[in-house]
Amino acid sequence: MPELPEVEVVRAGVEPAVAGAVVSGVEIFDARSLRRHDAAAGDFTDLLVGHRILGAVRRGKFLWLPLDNGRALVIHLGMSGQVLLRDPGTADDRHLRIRLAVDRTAVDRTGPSELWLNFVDQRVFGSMAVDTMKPTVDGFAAGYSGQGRGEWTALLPSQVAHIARDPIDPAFSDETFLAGLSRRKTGIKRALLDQTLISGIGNIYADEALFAARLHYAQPTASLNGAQGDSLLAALRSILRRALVEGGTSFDAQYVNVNGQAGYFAHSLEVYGRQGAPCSRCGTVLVRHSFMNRGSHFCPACQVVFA
DNA sequence: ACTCCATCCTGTAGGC
DNA sequence: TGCCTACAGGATGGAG
Repeated sequence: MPELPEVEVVRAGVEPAVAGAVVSGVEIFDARSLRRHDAAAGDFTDLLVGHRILGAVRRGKFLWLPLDNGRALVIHLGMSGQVLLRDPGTADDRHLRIRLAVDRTAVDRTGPSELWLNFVDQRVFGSMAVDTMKPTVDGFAAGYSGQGRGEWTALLPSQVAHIARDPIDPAFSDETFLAGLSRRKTGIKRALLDQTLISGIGNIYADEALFAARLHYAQPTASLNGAQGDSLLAALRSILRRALVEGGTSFDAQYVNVNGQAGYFAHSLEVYGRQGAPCSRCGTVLVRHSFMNRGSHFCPACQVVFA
């Protein structure tokens, strides 16, 4: 389940490999992975081939590669998407859906000139699309773009425009987020998973942050005071950053970096997937509730709904 | 306008 | 052993 840390690991791995490179070929093995591509705006392959990739940008769980034609290749990993960098001629990865060939001659004359970027996705919830760009409403950088510099950093794909900034984005507004929280009439976990309010958080990190902030998943958003909102934000940032340092959370082969390597944060999870085990704070047996078509893992003693 | 839920998918795990 | 069902969940569009 790639969330912000996992997508950032992929972004950081893709950036040095493709920034400045030119797309030399596209192979589509499964058109379902183009679900987010608007065919009326042009053919996916035609919009890519011959164009230079300017960088790699991420907002929340969305990743995009800005192109020199004013558009961007938008990548969403969904549940099981992977971007794998391969040497040309490498045998097809299982569940290979789309392959881009990029020419790196202009970037690095010493290494191999061509590289394959394989989009692999078991469950096909992820996708690739070429999209038009629009400026950010606040004028700040659209997302995190590593070493990237240029006017394109303040542009974002149209289909990402409704996605809120993520909590480790320097332009994230705590005030806007907290005001949005108090205005809502829903439970806190539902709000954390709403990417139009705050982005980058999925089921794993929502459960982990709620545990750290000692909040029950169904705690009404409007009931949180400023201090509780601040501590929740602090918990989110702390957990996302720690997971990033450890290379993300991997349970199986479904999440890996661009070289196929797993992350280590699974060892640091306090509640996710630990139902039946004791709470590290109080020893109470952790439980799992079904909620929103997914699991919510929490400590029934430390995380109690309050009035 | 806001909230919520079914839907898209496939591999694995568990039950019988 | 083998078949079958339940489960995992990110984003979306439409229902309420």
